[in-house]
Amino acid sequence: MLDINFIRQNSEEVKKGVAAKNVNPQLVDDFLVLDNEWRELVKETDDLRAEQKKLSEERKINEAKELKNKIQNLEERLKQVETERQKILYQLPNLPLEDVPVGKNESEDIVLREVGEKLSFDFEPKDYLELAEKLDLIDIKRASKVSGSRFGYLKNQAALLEFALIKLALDTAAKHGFTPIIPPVMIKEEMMKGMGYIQSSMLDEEVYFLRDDDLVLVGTSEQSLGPMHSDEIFEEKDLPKRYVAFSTCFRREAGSYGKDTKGILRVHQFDKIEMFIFSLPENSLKEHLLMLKIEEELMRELGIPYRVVQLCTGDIAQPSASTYDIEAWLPGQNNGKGQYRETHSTSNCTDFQARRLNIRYKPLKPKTQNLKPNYVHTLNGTAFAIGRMLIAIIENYQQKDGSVLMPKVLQKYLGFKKIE
RNA sequence: GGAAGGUUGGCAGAGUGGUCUAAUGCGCCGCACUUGAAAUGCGGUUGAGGAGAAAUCCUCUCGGAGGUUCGAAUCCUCCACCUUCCGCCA
Repeated sequence: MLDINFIRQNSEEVKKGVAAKNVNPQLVDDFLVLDNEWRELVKETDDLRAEQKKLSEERKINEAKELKNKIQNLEERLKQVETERQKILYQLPNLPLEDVPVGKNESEDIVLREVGEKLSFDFEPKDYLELAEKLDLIDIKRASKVSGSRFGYLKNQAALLEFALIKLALDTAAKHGFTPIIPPVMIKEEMMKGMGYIQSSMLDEEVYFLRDDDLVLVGTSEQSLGPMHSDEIFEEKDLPKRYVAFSTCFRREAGSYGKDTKGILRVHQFDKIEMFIFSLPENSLKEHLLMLKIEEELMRELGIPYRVVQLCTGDIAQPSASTYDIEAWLPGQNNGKGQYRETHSTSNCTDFQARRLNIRYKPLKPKTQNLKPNYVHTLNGTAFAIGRMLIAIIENYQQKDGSVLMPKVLQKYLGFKKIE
């Protein structure tokens, strides 16, 4: 949610930002019209209420009675206008930061750097699924028998690899002051909305809804971590608050029929280690870069070639003001020619989520000033999306004989060096 | 799933229809006293919204949403959460 005062005072700037994110800027004007009407109605009802209160205290019961009806009518109108205004406000996306490249879609994203050496194989690199099925690591066929499409069983060393990756991610994040946490994966619908991920229609398309219990399954633990501190006020000295969470993630993938249907690249259920930070506003750029740094550190430690992509305005999600993706090099894709695929994403959501969730901090105040609580900034970033990391490891570490070496950094967690 | 009890400001805790603009205590902040501290005294201490150039004024906020009433922390309805007991289960 954007700052109402900011919209009032900087409508042109807001329109520009909204348009850059592919949302109709007309919404801003619609909002301002309703906001004006709302303010007039608030003034009118507040004044009448004050008068009625006075009459009531003076026991002028009949006069107060008359006012009561008037107020009730006004309140009804006020509520309507307020609802309309709120609806538009929730549709407005977070504004992109200044350094975010303007663009329509992913084709205008900017590759910042490529890191790591792509191995040249003296054989044709295979697709991870072919390798994994031979080594009995992934079973898609039985998963589809049991659960339908877009599911998979991870077996044998693949299952062990998941735990090794989890441990590596937790250990690395711990070095940077992250608190490990396992959050609920079922949350209230309103919390999901607070995170800016549900615009009314999206609920049915992307999110699993447990209608009997009014709960939704999270698509990422970010949705469970942000609301954790809703309606709370941090002390400035307690910020930044950094969490690293393990959770299963659930996605309906309704909008991606026919896309990536093979294997475990895009599935309805996968496990992910996610970082989440509550930060002082003035430090959120720094915290964002810290998460990107950790993501790159993890990729380098695993020895997987990757590139860092800065998403353009049209490609970043509704609540985000700035997003970087990391795409891992997958040599077995694209018929053995190789392809970059997204494995990590980190976003600075500035105060967009915090405002809606009402998460603030009390500034350390110089004695003379009495500063009010202010909204924190929230940031999120992938440490490991397990399925996609398995793919990257298997394809990059495959051997001519179909076996797969293990990245050195994982060997101490695994107790074996090779899958064959 | 069944039964009972509860939810009040940073915390504890009073308050069962009209100065509740919520007692009292603790904590916290400021000031005074003091060499300094403690103790003591005085004052302040939820949050949000609106009007105004400002001083300031007004409205809302006692778990949430409705309702009754001229008037609700207080009465009614529904919901959420917490505690205890029973049942079931990891």
